[in-house]
Amino acid sequence: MARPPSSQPTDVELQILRVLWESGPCTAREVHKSLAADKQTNYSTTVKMLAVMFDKGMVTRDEAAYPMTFSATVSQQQTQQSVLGDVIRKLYDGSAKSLVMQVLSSQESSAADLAEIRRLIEQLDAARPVPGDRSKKRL
Amino acid sequence: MARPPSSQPTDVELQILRVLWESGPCTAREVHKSLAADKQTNYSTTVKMLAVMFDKGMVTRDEAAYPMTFSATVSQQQTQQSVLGDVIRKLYDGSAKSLVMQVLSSQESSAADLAEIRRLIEQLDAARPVPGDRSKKRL
DNA sequence: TTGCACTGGCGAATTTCTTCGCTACTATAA
DNA sequence: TTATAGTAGCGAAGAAATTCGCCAGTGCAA
Repeated sequence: MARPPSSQPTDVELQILRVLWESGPCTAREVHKSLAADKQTNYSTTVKMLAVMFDKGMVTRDEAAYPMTFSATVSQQQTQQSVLGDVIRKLYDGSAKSLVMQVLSSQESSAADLAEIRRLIEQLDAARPVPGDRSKKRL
Repeated sequence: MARPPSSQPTDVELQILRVLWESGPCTAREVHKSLAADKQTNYSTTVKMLAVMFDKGMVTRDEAAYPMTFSATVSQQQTQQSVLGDVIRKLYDGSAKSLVMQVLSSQESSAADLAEIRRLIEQLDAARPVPGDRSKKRL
């Protein structure tokens, strides 16, 4: 009669991770300052959230330092890929292509962005010259 | 001292929405059958979730029919865009481009997929021939 | 040394999410 | 008409997420 713990970082956890990714190891106070810039929240809450995240293994602590500093144990890239993979699976039937096509058509990108993406595709094509490829890999 | 209701459909809600998107108006029994294919769950739970979603306005009911039929009030596309927009904002600093580039580099797409995406980009370029565009629109 | 401000741990409160048991109702078949 | 099976509403149970107050400890400044 329960709910499974979410496999992905929650919203607040993500906010904290972003601070750690940007600034590297931080004290609770520093994390709190960054958070408070966007959001009105109590210092105790930040400390608690860091403790929860520590229990979950999402951050490490350097207890030698005073005040303690916290670091993320997951990289931004890992997290992005994991979350995005979930979205692709749950909302795009596993098709990364569908997602990309939709983003490109709707979130109007600048010409410069499109050019950059196009260059990347050409690069990928060049790196993997498999004319008869039929794999249609999906995440 | 509370938690804000999530602005996006939860996992279970998403599973139900997917059934409704695929099959159109369904009875609770039909939704349940589809859900039970993937997941072990009780019929009562499905009925309750449909009620919750009805209260949230995520589905409508045709009460004239017996058994009642349920339909999604949000389209798959709307939902995809909304969820993805959230991800872009929360995880990619609002840059759709970053997301696309990362998906393309990591989730290895097939040559056919890449070709299709490339065609889309060319099409977009052609449709919006604004050489001096400096907008760099972001979601 | 003593006081003061900051640090961090703990538990409680509160809301959301998900699950299910129980029950009353509805339609159909016997 | 009556028994039977499926439908749907309700409330409670219980995990997860987020918030904060309170307190003991720690280090620095006067």
